[in-house]
Amino acid sequence: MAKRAANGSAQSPRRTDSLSRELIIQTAIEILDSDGESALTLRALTVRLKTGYGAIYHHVADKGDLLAAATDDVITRVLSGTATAAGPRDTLRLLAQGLFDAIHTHPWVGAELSRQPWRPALLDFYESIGRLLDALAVPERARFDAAGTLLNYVLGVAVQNAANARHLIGRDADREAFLNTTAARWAQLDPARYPFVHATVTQLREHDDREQFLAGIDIFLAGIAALRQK
Amino acid sequence: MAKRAANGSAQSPRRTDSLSRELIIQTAIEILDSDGESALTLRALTVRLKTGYGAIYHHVADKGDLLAAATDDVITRVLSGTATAAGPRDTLRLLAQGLFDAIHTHPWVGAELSRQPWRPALLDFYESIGRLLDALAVPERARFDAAGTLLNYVLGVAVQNAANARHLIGRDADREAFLNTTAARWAQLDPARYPFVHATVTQLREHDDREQFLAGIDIFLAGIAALRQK
DNA sequence: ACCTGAACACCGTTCAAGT
DNA sequence: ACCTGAACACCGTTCAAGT
Repeated sequence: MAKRAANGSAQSPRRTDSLSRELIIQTAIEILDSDGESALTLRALTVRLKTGYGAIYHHVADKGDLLAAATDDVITRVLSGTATAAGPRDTLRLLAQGLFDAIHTHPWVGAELSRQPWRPALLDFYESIGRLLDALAVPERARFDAAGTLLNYVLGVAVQNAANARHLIGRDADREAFLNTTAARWAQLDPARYPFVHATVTQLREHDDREQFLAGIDIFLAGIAALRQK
Repeated sequence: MAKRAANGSAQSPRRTDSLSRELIIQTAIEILDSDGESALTLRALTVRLKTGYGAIYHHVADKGDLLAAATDDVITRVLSGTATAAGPRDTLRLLAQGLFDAIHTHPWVGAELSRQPWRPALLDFYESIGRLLDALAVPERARFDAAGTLLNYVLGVAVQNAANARHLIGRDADREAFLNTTAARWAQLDPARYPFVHATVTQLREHDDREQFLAGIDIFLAGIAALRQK
Protein backbone atom coordinates (compact mmCIF):
# COMPACT_ATOMS: atom_id res chain seq x y z
CA MET A 1 0.00 0.00 0.00
CA ALA A 2 2.81 2.33 0.80
CA LYS A 3 4.30 1.44 -2.55
CA ARG A 4 1.09 2.20 -4.37
CA ALA A 5 0.85 5.56 -2.64
CA ALA A 6 4.43 6.31 -3.66
CA ASN A 7 3.43 5.58 -7.23
CA GLY A 8 1.17 8.56 -6.95
CA SER A 9 -2.25 7.30 -8.07
CA ALA A 10 -3.80 5.65 -5.04
CA GLN A 11 -5.67 7.00 -2.01
CA SER A 12 -5.56 10.70 -2.91
CA PRO A 13 -7.00 12.48 0.14
CA ARG A 14 -8.63 15.57 -1.29
CA ARG A 15 -6.14 17.62 -3.23
CA THR A 16 -4.81 16.21 -6.44
CA ASP A 17 -1.52 18.04 -5.90
CA SER A 18 -0.27 17.67 -2.37
CA LEU A 19 1.93 20.23 -0.67
CA SER A 20 5.66 19.87 -1.05
CA ARG A 21 8.78 21.68 0.10
CA GLU A 22 9.49 22.62 -3.49
CA LEU A 23 6.03 24.14 -4.00
CA ILE A 24 6.37 26.14 -0.79
CA ILE A 25 9.76 27.50 -1.85
CA GLN A 26 8.55 28.47 -5.32
CA THR A 27 5.50 30.22 -3.87
CA ALA A 28 7.73 32.07 -1.42
CA ILE A 29 9.92 33.24 -4.30
CA GLU A 30 6.84 34.51 -6.15
CA ILE A 31 5.74 36.53 -3.13
CA LEU A 32 9.24 37.89 -2.52
CA ASP A 33 9.68 38.92 -6.16
CA SER A 34 6.34 40.62 -6.54
CA ASP A 35 5.87 42.28 -3.15
CA GLY A 36 9.23 42.32 -1.40
CA GLU A 37 10.68 40.81 1.73
CA SER A 38 8.16 42.25 4.15
CA ALA A 39 5.30 40.64 2.24
CA LEU A 40 6.51 37.12 2.94
CA THR A 41 4.58 36.20 6.07
CA LEU A 42 3.44 32.77 7.13
CA ARG A 43 -0.09 34.08 6.86
CA ALA A 44 0.40 35.13 3.22
CA LEU A 45 1.82 31.70 2.47
CA THR A 46 -1.13 29.83 3.97
CA VAL A 47 -3.55 31.98 1.95
CA ARG A 48 -1.67 31.53 -1.32
CA LEU A 49 -1.22 27.81 -0.77
CA LYS A 50 -4.73 27.35 0.58
CA THR A 51 -3.44 25.49 3.61
CA GLY A 52 -2.75 25.88 7.34
CA TYR A 53 0.33 26.85 9.30
CA GLY A 54 1.20 23.35 10.40
CA ALA A 55 1.26 22.06 6.84
CA ILE A 56 4.03 24.49 6.01
CA TYR A 57 6.04 23.67 9.12
CA HIS A 58 5.82 20.05 8.14
CA HIS A 59 7.96 20.68 5.07
CA VAL A 60 10.09 23.57 6.29
CA ALA A 61 11.90 24.01 9.61
CA ASP A 62 11.11 27.71 10.08
CA LYS A 63 11.03 30.96 8.17
CA GLY A 64 14.81 31.22 8.12
CA ASP A 65 15.05 27.80 6.52
CA LEU A 66 12.54 28.85 3.89
CA LEU A 67 14.37 32.08 3.03
CA ALA A 68 17.68 30.25 2.85
CA ALA A 69 16.24 27.57 0.58
CA ALA A 70 14.74 30.20 -1.72
CA THR A 71 18.11 31.94 -1.93
CA ASP A 72 19.93 28.68 -2.65
CA ASP A 73 17.45 28.02 -5.42
CA VAL A 74 18.16 31.32 -7.16
CA ILE A 75 21.95 31.11 -6.82
CA THR A 76 22.07 27.51 -7.98
CA ARG A 77 20.21 28.46 -11.15
CA VAL A 78 22.76 31.19 -11.84
CA LEU A 79 25.67 28.79 -11.49
CA SER A 80 24.15 26.11 -13.70
CA GLY A 81 22.98 28.68 -16.23
CA THR A 82 26.31 30.44 -16.74
CA ALA A 83 27.95 29.57 -20.03
CA THR A 84 31.70 29.01 -20.10
CA ALA A 85 33.36 31.59 -22.28
CA ALA A 86 36.59 31.43 -24.22
CA GLY A 87 38.92 32.15 -21.32
CA PRO A 88 38.71 32.05 -17.52
CA ARG A 89 38.72 35.83 -17.40
CA ASP A 90 35.61 36.13 -19.54
CA THR A 91 33.98 33.21 -17.75
CA LEU A 92 34.51 34.94 -14.45
CA ARG A 93 32.96 38.10 -15.85
CA LEU A 94 29.99 36.11 -17.15
CA LEU A 95 29.55 34.48 -13.77
CA ALA A 96 29.63 37.84 -12.03
CA GLN A 97 27.16 39.26 -14.54
CA GLY A 98 24.82 36.33 -14.02
CA LEU A 99 24.85 36.86 -10.30
CA PHE A 100 24.31 40.58 -10.69
CA ASP A 101 21.33 40.04 -12.97
CA ALA A 102 19.82 37.45 -10.66
CA ILE A 103 20.02 39.81 -7.70
CA HIS A 104 18.59 42.57 -9.85
CA THR A 105 15.56 40.36 -10.51
CA HIS A 106 15.38 39.04 -6.95
CA PRO A 107 16.69 41.86 -4.73
CA TRP A 108 15.75 40.00 -1.54
CA VAL A 109 18.54 37.53 -2.36
CA GLY A 110 21.05 40.26 -1.57
CA ALA A 111 19.63 40.74 1.90
CA GLU A 112 19.38 37.03 2.55
CA LEU A 113 22.95 36.29 1.44
CA SER A 114 24.04 38.58 4.23
CA ARG A 115 22.24 36.61 6.91
CA GLN A 116 23.40 33.03 6.75
CA PRO A 117 27.14 32.74 6.14
CA TRP A 118 28.43 29.88 4.00
CA ARG A 119 25.21 28.46 2.70
CA PRO A 120 25.72 25.64 0.16
CA ALA A 121 24.94 28.00 -2.71
CA LEU A 122 27.60 30.42 -1.57
CA LEU A 123 30.05 27.55 -1.24
CA ASP A 124 29.41 26.56 -4.85
CA PHE A 125 29.99 30.12 -5.94
CA TYR A 126 33.20 30.26 -3.93
CA GLU A 127 34.37 27.03 -5.54
CA SER A 128 33.70 28.44 -9.01
CA ILE A 129 35.68 31.58 -8.23
CA GLY A 130 38.58 29.56 -6.86
CA ARG A 131 38.81 27.36 -9.92
CA LEU A 132 38.71 30.31 -12.29
CA LEU A 133 41.47 32.03 -10.31
CA ASP A 134 43.47 28.83 -10.64
CA ALA A 135 42.93 28.94 -14.40
CA LEU A 136 44.11 32.55 -14.29
CA ALA A 137 47.41 31.30 -12.86
CA VAL A 138 46.96 32.94 -9.47
CA PRO A 139 49.40 31.08 -7.22
CA GLU A 140 47.89 28.83 -4.61
CA ARG A 141 49.03 30.94 -1.68
CA ALA A 142 47.30 34.07 -3.02
CA ARG A 143 44.18 32.29 -4.24
CA PHE A 144 42.56 32.07 -0.81
CA ASP A 145 42.71 35.80 -0.19
CA ALA A 146 41.76 36.62 -3.76
CA ALA A 147 38.69 34.38 -3.77
CA GLY A 148 37.55 35.76 -0.44
CA THR A 149 38.02 39.32 -1.63
CA LEU A 150 36.02 38.74 -4.78
CA LEU A 151 33.26 37.03 -2.85
CA ASN A 152 33.08 39.92 -0.41
CA TYR A 153 32.96 42.45 -3.23
CA VAL A 154 30.11 40.64 -4.95
CA LEU A 155 28.33 40.35 -1.64
CA GLY A 156 28.70 44.06 -1.00
CA VAL A 157 27.18 44.91 -4.37
CA ALA A 158 24.36 42.45 -3.76
CA VAL A 159 23.55 44.02 -0.43
CA GLN A 160 23.60 47.56 -1.81
CA ASN A 161 21.31 46.52 -4.63
CA ALA A 162 18.90 44.95 -2.19
CA ALA A 163 18.90 48.08 -0.06
CA ASN A 164 18.24 50.33 -3.03
CA ALA A 165 15.44 48.12 -4.31
CA ARG A 166 13.85 48.04 -0.87
CA HIS A 167 13.78 51.81 -0.77
CA LEU A 168 12.07 52.00 -4.13
CA ILE A 169 9.30 49.53 -3.30
CA GLY A 170 6.11 51.18 -2.11
CA ARG A 171 7.14 54.57 -3.43
CA ASP A 172 5.84 56.14 -6.60
CA ALA A 173 9.44 56.86 -7.53
CA ASP A 174 11.35 54.70 -9.98
CA ARG A 175 15.11 54.35 -10.21
CA GLU A 176 15.63 57.48 -12.25
CA ALA A 177 13.60 59.64 -9.89
CA PHE A 178 15.50 58.17 -6.96
CA LEU A 179 18.86 58.97 -8.56
CA ASN A 180 17.69 62.49 -9.35
CA THR A 181 16.61 63.23 -5.79
CA THR A 182 19.82 61.72 -4.42
CA ALA A 183 21.87 63.74 -6.88
CA ALA A 184 19.95 66.88 -5.94
CA ARG A 185 20.64 66.23 -2.27
CA TRP A 186 24.33 65.66 -2.96
CA ALA A 187 24.47 68.87 -4.98
CA GLN A 188 23.18 70.80 -2.00
CA LEU A 189 25.92 69.57 0.32
CA ASP A 190 28.61 71.97 1.37
CA PRO A 191 31.22 71.80 -1.44
CA ALA A 192 33.96 72.67 1.01
CA ARG A 193 33.14 69.68 3.17
CA TYR A 194 32.17 67.25 0.41
CA PRO A 195 34.29 68.13 -2.63
CA PHE A 196 34.41 64.59 -3.98
CA VAL A 197 30.71 63.89 -3.58
CA HIS A 198 30.04 67.20 -5.28
CA ALA A 199 32.31 66.48 -8.21
CA THR A 200 30.67 63.11 -8.67
CA VAL A 201 27.03 64.18 -8.90
CA THR A 202 26.82 64.03 -12.69
CA GLN A 203 28.31 60.54 -12.80
CA LEU A 204 25.87 59.42 -10.12
CA ARG A 205 22.95 60.52 -12.26
CA GLU A 206 24.27 58.94 -15.45
CA HIS A 207 25.92 55.78 -14.19
CA ASP A 208 24.75 52.23 -14.89
CA ASP A 209 24.81 49.92 -11.86
CA ARG A 210 25.70 46.89 -13.93
CA GLU A 211 28.57 48.62 -15.71
CA GLN A 212 29.96 49.97 -12.47
CA PHE A 213 29.81 46.51 -10.97
CA LEU A 214 31.77 45.09 -13.91
CA ALA A 215 34.25 47.95 -13.69
CA GLY A 216 34.88 46.79 -10.14
CA ILE A 217 35.44 43.24 -11.33
CA ASP A 218 37.98 44.59 -13.80
CA ILE A 219 39.77 46.53 -11.07
CA PHE A 220 39.95 43.36 -9.05
CA LEU A 221 41.27 41.31 -11.99
CA ALA A 222 43.87 43.96 -12.75
CA GLY A 223 44.90 43.90 -9.11
CA ILE A 224 45.31 40.14 -9.16
CA ALA A 225 47.43 40.34 -12.27
CA ALA A 226 49.58 43.11 -10.82
CA LEU A 227 50.20 41.32 -7.55
CA ARG A 228 51.00 38.09 -9.41
CA GLN A 229 53.88 39.73 -11.22
CA LYS A 230 55.67 40.64 -8.02
CA MET B 1 9.20 81.10 31.98
CA ALA B 2 10.16 79.20 28.88
CA LYS B 3 13.53 80.88 29.09
CA ARG B 4 14.09 79.86 32.65
CA ALA B 5 13.21 76.25 31.81
CA ALA B 6 15.69 76.34 28.96
CA ASN B 7 18.32 77.49 31.41
CA GLY B 8 17.88 74.14 33.04
CA SER B 9 17.36 74.90 36.69
CA ALA B 10 13.66 75.63 37.07
CA GLN B 11 10.63 73.37 37.47
CA SER B 12 12.48 70.01 37.39
CA PRO B 13 9.75 67.32 37.25
CA ARG B 14 11.15 64.29 39.01
CA ARG B 15 14.31 63.01 37.35
CA THR B 16 17.42 65.09 37.62
CA ASP B 17 18.66 63.73 34.29
CA SER B 18 15.90 63.83 31.69
CA LEU B 19 15.72 61.51 28.74
CA SER B 20 17.47 62.58 25.55
CA ARG B 21 17.96 61.24 22.06
CA GLU B 22 21.66 60.87 22.78
CA LEU B 23 21.06 58.83 25.93
CA ILE B 24 18.65 56.54 24.08
CA ILE B 25 21.17 55.97 21.29
CA GLN B 26 24.00 55.21 23.69
CA THR B 27 21.84 52.78 25.65
CA ALA B 28 20.83 51.08 22.41
CA ILE B 29 24.49 50.68 21.47
CA GLU B 30 25.21 49.10 24.85
CA ILE B 31 22.41 46.56 24.39
CA LEU B 32 23.47 45.81 20.81
CA ASP B 33 27.10 45.31 21.77
CA SER B 34 26.48 43.08 24.75
CA ASP B 35 23.53 40.99 23.59
CA GLY B 36 23.23 41.36 19.84
CA GLU B 37 20.68 42.73 17.42
CA SER B 38 17.79 40.58 18.54
CA ALA B 39 18.13 41.85 22.11
CA LEU B 40 17.34 45.42 21.15
CA THR B 41 13.60 45.61 21.73
CA LEU B 42 11.58 48.62 22.73
CA ARG B 43 10.69 46.73 25.87
CA ALA B 44 14.35 46.22 26.79
CA LEU B 45 14.96 49.92 26.23
CA THR B 46 12.13 51.01 28.50
CA VAL B 47 13.41 48.73 31.25
CA ARG B 48 17.00 49.91 30.93
CA LEU B 49 16.01 53.55 30.74
CA LYS B 50 13.34 53.20 33.42
CA THR B 51 10.76 54.90 31.23
CA GLY B 52 7.72 54.20 29.04
CA TYR B 53 7.33 53.56 25.33
CA GLY B 54 6.01 57.01 24.49
CA ALA B 55 9.02 58.70 26.06
CA ILE B 56 11.30 56.92 23.60
CA TYR B 57 9.12 57.72 20.61
CA HIS B 58 9.25 61.33 21.64
CA HIS B 59 12.98 61.46 20.90
CA VAL B 60 13.23 58.91 18.13
CA ALA B 61 11.00 58.41 15.07
CA ASP B 62 10.94 54.61 15.16
CA LYS B 63 13.22 51.64 15.63
CA GLY B 64 14.77 52.06 12.20
CA ASP B 65 15.69 55.64 13.05
CA LEU B 66 17.29 54.47 16.27
CA LEU B 67 19.36 51.75 14.59
CA ALA B 68 20.46 54.14 11.86
CA ALA B 69 21.49 56.76 14.41
CA ALA B 70 23.46 54.20 16.40
CA THR B 71 25.27 53.14 13.23
CA ASP B 72 26.01 56.72 12.27
CA ASP B 73 27.45 57.25 15.71
CA VAL B 74 29.91 54.38 15.41
CA ILE B 75 31.02 55.20 11.86
CA THR B 76 31.46 58.88 12.64
CA ARG B 77 33.77 57.99 15.51
CA VAL B 78 35.89 55.88 13.16
CA LEU B 79 36.26 58.70 10.67
CA SER B 80 37.17 61.30 13.24
CA GLY B 81 39.49 58.88 15.04
CA THR B 82 41.56 57.84 12.03
CA ALA B 83 45.00 59.39 11.96
CA THR B 84 46.39 60.61 8.68
CA ALA B 85 49.49 58.66 7.76
CA ALA B 86 52.45 59.61 5.64
CA GLY B 87 50.86 58.99 2.26
CA PRO B 88 47.31 58.65 0.93
CA ARG B 89 47.83 54.94 0.38
CA ASP B 90 48.66 54.31 4.02
CA THR B 91 45.91 56.65 5.16
CA LEU B 92 43.43 54.68 3.12
CA ARG B 93 44.67 51.47 4.68
CA LEU B 94 44.37 53.00 8.15
CA LEU B 95 40.84 54.13 7.40
CA ALA B 96 39.89 50.63 6.23
CA GLN B 97 41.50 49.13 9.31
CA GLY B 98 39.59 51.49 11.55
CA LEU B 99 36.32 50.54 9.96
CA PHE B 100 37.15 46.86 10.18
CA ASP B 101 37.99 47.13 13.87
CA ALA B 102 34.83 49.11 14.59
CA ILE B 103 32.66 46.48 12.93
CA HIS B 104 34.55 43.78 14.77
CA THR B 105 33.59 45.48 18.04
CA HIS B 106 30.06 46.32 16.92
CA PRO B 107 29.06 43.53 14.50
CA TRP B 108 25.47 44.78 14.25
CA VAL B 109 26.83 47.80 12.37
CA GLY B 110 27.58 45.49 9.45
CA ALA B 111 23.98 44.37 9.26
CA GLU B 112 22.62 47.87 9.64
CA LEU B 113 24.88 49.35 6.97
CA SER B 114 23.20 46.99 4.56
CA ARG B 115 19.72 48.28 5.34
CA GLN B 116 19.66 52.01 4.77
CA PRO B 117 21.59 53.03 1.67
CA TRP B 118 23.52 56.28 1.71
CA ARG B 119 23.18 57.23 5.31
CA PRO B 120 25.18 60.37 6.25
CA ALA B 121 27.89 58.25 7.83
CA LEU B 122 28.33 56.24 4.65
CA LEU B 123 28.46 59.44 2.65
CA ASP B 124 31.29 60.72 4.85
CA PHE B 125 33.16 57.47 4.34
CA TYR B 126 32.60 57.69 0.58
CA GLU B 127 33.90 61.26 0.59
CA SER B 128 37.04 60.17 2.44
CA ILE B 129 37.71 57.40 -0.06
CA GLY B 130 37.19 59.73 -3.00
CA ARG B 131 39.62 62.31 -1.66
CA LEU B 132 42.28 59.71 -0.99
CA LEU B 133 41.89 58.32 -4.51
CA ASP B 134 42.34 61.86 -5.77
CA ALA B 135 45.53 62.11 -3.77
CA LEU B 136 46.59 58.81 -5.33
CA ALA B 137 46.32 60.51 -8.74
CA VAL B 138 43.39 58.42 -9.93
CA PRO B 139 41.90 60.41 -12.82
CA GLU B 140 38.52 61.99 -12.24
CA ARG B 141 36.69 59.78 -14.71
CA ALA B 142 37.87 56.56 -13.01
CA ARG B 143 37.46 57.83 -9.45
CA PHE B 144 33.70 57.32 -9.35
CA ASP B 145 33.90 53.61 -10.19
CA ALA B 146 36.95 53.07 -8.00
CA ALA B 147 35.38 54.68 -4.93
CA GLY B 148 32.16 52.72 -5.43
CA THR B 149 34.08 49.48 -5.79
CA LEU B 150 36.06 50.07 -2.66
CA LEU B 151 32.93 50.99 -0.72
CA ASN B 152 31.14 47.86 -1.90
CA TYR B 153 34.07 45.69 -0.90
CA VAL B 154 34.21 47.16 2.59
CA LEU B 155 30.46 46.75 2.87
CA GLY B 156 30.70 43.11 1.84
CA VAL B 157 33.29 42.40 4.50
CA ALA B 158 31.22 44.22 7.09
CA VAL B 159 28.17 42.15 6.27
CA GLN B 160 30.08 38.86 6.38
CA ASN B 161 31.57 39.81 9.73
CA ALA B 162 28.15 40.60 11.10
CA ALA B 163 26.78 37.30 9.86
CA ASN B 164 29.62 35.34 11.43
CA ALA B 165 29.29 37.15 14.73
CA ARG B 166 25.55 36.52 14.76
CA HIS B 167 26.13 32.82 14.35
CA LEU B 168 28.55 32.74 17.24
CA ILE B 169 26.27 34.53 19.70
CA GLY B 170 24.32 32.20 21.95
CA ARG B 171 26.54 29.25 21.12
CA ASP B 172 29.20 27.85 23.39
CA ALA B 173 31.53 27.94 20.40
CA ASP B 174 34.05 30.68 19.96
CA ARG B 175 35.64 31.76 16.70
CA GLU B 176 38.28 29.04 16.69
CA ALA B 177 35.76 26.28 17.31
CA PHE B 178 33.57 27.68 14.57
CA LEU B 179 36.44 27.71 12.11
CA ASN B 180 37.36 24.17 13.08
CA THR B 181 33.89 22.78 12.52
CA THR B 182 33.59 24.67 9.23
CA ALA B 183 36.98 23.37 8.15
CA ALA B 184 35.97 19.85 9.13
CA ARG B 185 32.80 20.14 7.07
CA TRP B 186 34.75 21.45 4.08
CA ALA B 187 37.20 18.59 4.40
CA GLN B 188 34.35 16.11 4.14
CA LEU B 189 33.06 17.52 0.85
CA ASP B 190 33.61 15.52 -2.32
CA PRO B 191 37.12 16.51 -3.50
CA ALA B 192 36.10 15.86 -7.10
CA ARG B 193 33.30 18.38 -6.90
CA TYR B 194 34.97 20.90 -4.59
CA PRO B 195 38.71 20.78 -5.37
CA PHE B 196 39.31 24.43 -4.51
CA VAL B 197 37.41 24.40 -1.24
CA HIS B 198 39.29 21.25 -0.33
CA ALA B 199 42.68 22.73 -1.10
CA THR B 200 41.86 25.78 0.97
CA VAL B 201 40.87 24.11 4.24
CA THR B 202 44.19 24.68 5.95
CA GLN B 203 44.22 28.35 5.07
CA LEU B 204 40.66 28.70 6.32
CA ARG B 205 41.69 27.37 9.71
CA GLU B 206 44.79 29.50 9.99
CA HIS B 207 43.70 32.76 8.36
CA ASP B 208 43.25 36.08 10.11
CA ASP B 209 40.12 37.99 9.09
CA ARG B 210 41.78 41.35 9.47
CA GLU B 211 44.81 40.41 7.39
CA GLN B 212 42.65 38.95 4.66
CA PHE B 213 40.57 42.12 4.60
CA LEU B 214 43.70 44.22 4.16
CA ALA B 215 44.98 41.85 1.48
CA GLY B 216 41.78 42.61 -0.39
CA ILE B 217 42.33 46.34 -0.02
CA ASP B 218 45.78 45.86 -1.52
CA ILE B 219 44.36 43.92 -4.46
CA PHE B 220 41.97 46.76 -5.27
CA LEU B 221 44.62 49.41 -4.83
CA ALA B 222 46.94 47.49 -7.15
CA GLY B 223 44.12 47.18 -9.66
CA ILE B 224 43.38 50.87 -9.51
CA ALA B 225 47.06 51.68 -10.02
CA ALA B 226 47.30 49.25 -12.94
CA LEU B 227 44.24 50.63 -14.71
CA ARG B 228 45.53 54.15 -14.19
CA GLN B 229 48.62 53.44 -16.28
CA LYS B 230 46.62 52.50 -19.37
C1' DA C 1 1.76 10.88 7.15
C1' DC C 2 -0.11 15.04 6.46
C1' DC C 3 -3.05 18.80 7.42
C1' DT C 4 -6.11 22.33 10.20
C1' DG C 5 -6.56 26.55 12.76
C1' DA C 6 -7.15 28.27 17.44
C1' DA C 7 -3.93 29.76 20.80
C1' DC C 8 0.45 31.59 22.56
C1' DA C 9 4.38 34.53 23.19
C1' DC C 10 6.33 38.48 21.64
C1' DC C 11 7.09 42.13 18.57
C1' DG C 12 6.68 47.70 17.19
C1' DT C 13 3.68 51.41 17.63
C1' DT C 14 -0.21 54.41 19.18
C1' DC C 15 -2.73 57.38 22.13
C1' DA C 16 -5.71 59.01 25.88
C1' DA C 17 -4.43 60.36 30.13
C1' DG C 18 -1.39 62.24 33.33
C1' DT C 19 2.46 65.88 35.31
C1' DA D 1 6.83 69.74 26.75
C1' DC D 2 7.52 65.41 28.26
C1' DC D 3 6.24 61.08 30.09
C1' DT D 4 3.21 56.73 31.31
C1' DG D 5 1.49 52.25 30.18
C1' DA D 6 -2.67 49.89 28.62
C1' DA D 7 -4.20 48.62 24.16
C1' DC D 8 -3.76 47.43 19.27
C1' DA D 9 -2.31 45.18 15.10
C1' DC D 10 0.58 41.87 13.51
C1' DC D 11 4.32 38.78 13.67
C1' DG D 12 6.40 33.44 13.91
C1' DT D 13 5.52 29.23 16.00
C1' DT D 14 3.16 25.40 18.51
C1' DC D 15 0.06 21.71 19.23
C1' DA D 16 -4.18 19.14 20.20
C1' DA D 17 -7.29 17.57 17.16
C1' DG D 18 -8.68 15.89 12.86
C1' DT D 19 -8.33 12.79 8.09
